[in-house]
Amino acid sequence: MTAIPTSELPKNFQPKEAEERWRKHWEEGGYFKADNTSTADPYTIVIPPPNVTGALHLGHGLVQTIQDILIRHHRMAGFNTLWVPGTDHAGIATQHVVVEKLRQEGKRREDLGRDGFVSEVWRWKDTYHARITSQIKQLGCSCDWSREAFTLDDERAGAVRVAFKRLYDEGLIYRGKYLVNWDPVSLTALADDEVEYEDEEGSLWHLKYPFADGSGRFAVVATTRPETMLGDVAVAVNPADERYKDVIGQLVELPLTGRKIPIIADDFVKADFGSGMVKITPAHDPNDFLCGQRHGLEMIDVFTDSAAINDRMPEKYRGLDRYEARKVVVEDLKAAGLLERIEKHHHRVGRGYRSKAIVEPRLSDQWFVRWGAMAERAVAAVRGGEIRIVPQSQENTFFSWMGSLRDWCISRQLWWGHRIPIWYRKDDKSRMICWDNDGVPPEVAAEPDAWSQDPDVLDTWFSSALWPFSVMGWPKQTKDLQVYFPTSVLVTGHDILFFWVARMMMMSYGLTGTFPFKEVFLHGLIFGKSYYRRKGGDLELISPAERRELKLDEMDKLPGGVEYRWEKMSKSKGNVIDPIEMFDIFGVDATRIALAAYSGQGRTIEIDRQRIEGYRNFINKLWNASRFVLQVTEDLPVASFGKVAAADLRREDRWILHRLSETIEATTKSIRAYNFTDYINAIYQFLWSDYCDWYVELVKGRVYGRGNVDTTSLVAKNVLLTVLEQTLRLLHPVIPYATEEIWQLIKSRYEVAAGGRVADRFVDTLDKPSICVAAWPSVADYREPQACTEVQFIQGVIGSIRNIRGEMAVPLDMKVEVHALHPDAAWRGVLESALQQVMTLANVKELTVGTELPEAAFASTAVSGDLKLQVVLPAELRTAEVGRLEKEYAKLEKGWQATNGKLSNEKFVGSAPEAVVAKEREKLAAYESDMAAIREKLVALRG
RNA sequence: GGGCGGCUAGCUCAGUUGGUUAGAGCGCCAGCCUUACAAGCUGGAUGUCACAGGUUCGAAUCCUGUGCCGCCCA
Repeated sequence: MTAIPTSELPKNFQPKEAEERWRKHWEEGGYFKADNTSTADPYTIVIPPPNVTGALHLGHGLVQTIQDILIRHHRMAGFNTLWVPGTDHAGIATQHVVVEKLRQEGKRREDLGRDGFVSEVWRWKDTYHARITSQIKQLGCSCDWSREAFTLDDERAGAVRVAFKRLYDEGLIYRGKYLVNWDPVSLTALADDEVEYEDEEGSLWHLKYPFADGSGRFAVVATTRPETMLGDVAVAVNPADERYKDVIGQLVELPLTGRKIPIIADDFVKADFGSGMVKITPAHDPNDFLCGQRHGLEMIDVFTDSAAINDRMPEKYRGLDRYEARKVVVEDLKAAGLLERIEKHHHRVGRGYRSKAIVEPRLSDQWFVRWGAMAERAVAAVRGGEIRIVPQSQENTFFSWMGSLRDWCISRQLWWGHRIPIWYRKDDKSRMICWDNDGVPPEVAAEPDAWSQDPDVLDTWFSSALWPFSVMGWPKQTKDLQVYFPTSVLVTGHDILFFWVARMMMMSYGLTGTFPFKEVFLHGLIFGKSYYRRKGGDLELISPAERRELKLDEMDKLPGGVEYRWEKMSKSKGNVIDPIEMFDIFGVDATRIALAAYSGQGRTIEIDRQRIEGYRNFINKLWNASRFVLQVTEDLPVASFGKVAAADLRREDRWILHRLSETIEATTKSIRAYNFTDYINAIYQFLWSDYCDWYVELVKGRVYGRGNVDTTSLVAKNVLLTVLEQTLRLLHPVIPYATEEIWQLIKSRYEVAAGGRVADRFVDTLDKPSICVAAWPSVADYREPQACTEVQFIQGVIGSIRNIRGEMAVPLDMKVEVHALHPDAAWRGVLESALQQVMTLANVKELTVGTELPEAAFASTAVSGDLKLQVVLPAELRTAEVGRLEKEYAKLEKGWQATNGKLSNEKFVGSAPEAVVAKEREKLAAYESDMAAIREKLVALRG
């Protein structure tokens, strides 16, 4: 790249073209391709694979940004870095969107047949996979695309089969009965997240079951679904419930069926709910199912596939729909005098999210994983610190879930996914073959008609649970697996701690003998603003269309009656921020930095476009500071770049290098602690407040029009450039595009190899082809305390004068005369050496430094310890000055009172540490001297 | 019902092992197109740290309780 004349740089940073240009540069340079022969310490992340149902959303933006910050930082810091990208086939979700697409075309998946449908889904996958990967690239993610994986590609399918067979052979995968969410209209099982729950008004029927001993006593049970009583197999009570201690083990007669069922004791029964007795219907209720398992009870299915009473039930009810059956059962019980009462009751009803039919919990044959030792080891690993969860507060959630872990149902009645690698003998279903190779087992090849493969597929999370090692080529013992596994950290949302993170730990331990990562960083979920209009006592959602029309998102102040709430992003609420739109408006970098800055370590991240805009402005500030530096260093000869002797550094140079060094330390520490907010705040503060507001302003006099012969000018230019260049590197992990753009502008001029030195330490990497492979700044221990104190003193002087000017409304074009008094010659010397800087930055025409006050008609006074400043002003501002000083005095007095209160408390003086007391004494003295000075001024002014 | 978070400026959040006059960004008010930047500069205002007790010389911070909001599990 050749040097661009700085006069041609636009006033505002233009993200769009920079993004395209540098993304291409990085790709062509192959900087993100990991070298598994490197001997450097490995640093590995595997991406939480986005699914192929749709496009990039802000949650992806967040998780990818965080990973990219970590990866880019570690790459710069010299690690052998690998970030494996990939996507997830998302069985249920993808199958559903394709079914929906077919429906719109007037087709059903059954028309296409299984193979036809699956190839239809692959076509969908290709389209959306291409879209989402290109968006991840647009986001600037420095993934190694040569290692990209898909949870359903051939290699991962092989890993899934091997994993399944290994666990099956060890008896950890088994087939059993399980309650699924059965949709009696669609005639399919639904996953838990395909069921929508709502509170509905229902009834609670209290039924009386007579004791079988003929004593005339009854067991009273309450149910929301009386028709299921036909499948009751027991009545349960809490073992601690004194009322029923004596009846445990007795039998009751189950009405309408002629069956006798036992009374059992189980902890899950709530003694204070209803009568404290619960009917147990294991085939039709999840709690009862578990209870039935615990007690080895029979499971009696009452219904057919379409939820009518089946043929194993008493003849009278057969064929009745579940709601007709309810009426008849209730009537019959009433007639028999066995219905005690009916009361109103709110309860949660689940409906299929497509058919809206009430979902029926129903027994069916499913495959399970038994966790056993894998779970115990995972818990121990977290407890023992072998795996660290950040933030730590999430560990409790992890432990409590692991503590009540149930076997994992891994089969799904879908067509899109990893087919269960089990073949059944058609004439004897109990004969099964598990086969983990390609094709079919030899027995099946020999007699194809005698066998059939299990029609179900595996839960998507099964393949996801293998992800950290399947992407490395497992079960083959590849070089990647040796070098990059286990990975360094997993970054994901806390909402999938159980679904994914815990399962990965357990599967990895079970199959590879090691845990898949050393740390887990769980970020919060992004909330967006939903707008509501207040109507009486109610809130009415403002539709997405109206919201766009009113441009609510761009307003600083909302119209009357309109308010907002932060809510989980959802399309129907219209509170979704489209990252692609943000990229267009504010640029990728601004979006990234806003996401990282607000990620915090809390559970929710509340973000709107104004925050993104704020960081767009920050990037623009960086751009303009760079423009300034590039302009003033245009005449800095290449040969002199970096050649600065420590002795030639002036006070402000040492100070800014000191602050830079502190910032290097702070940013490095924060990134490694996953504290992205601190990382960004530290660098934001440094660049904007320290570098732009102070350093640049302090050195302007040294760099304007001084040519290149003047040492102080050369030094300032070198420091400006060096600090900027280091700042770019500190910012690069979070804003890769803007930093690369500016860095390349600098590089195009000063392509110096390592060896150039500012203060012997700070210049080293412009010989690299890209900032993304330049070294992470490492000088974290450069300290110049004296220069710091002096700069702070000068900042205080300028601040005081500006404050007076501002408060007294002195017009900007009126330069003032200032007299500074200090008893200490050393401080007077500091001030004298900064005369020009103070005069320029505080708009002063004359500044004298002495020990006595010169004659002046009227002056406004600032006091800070031993330093007194007199700002000469027109006499008519006397009254204003009195007001200003009184305000000042009141502030001091408040502080004095607090401090004095402490010090007059004997207990404080007696028991607080000496250092704390001494500090308070110093404070008190400072207050008193400042107050005395102001009192004196006030007396003079009033008198 | 069980568990876990949160409550600090108008908004979003920092606030280490208890010890400055409780901070930042955005927003707000006032004044500025000062030759890197109006996407900017300068100055300013704003807090019963949810509430009530307690421990302590001293509490936003530790303890107990209450309230409200949210999340997860049932």
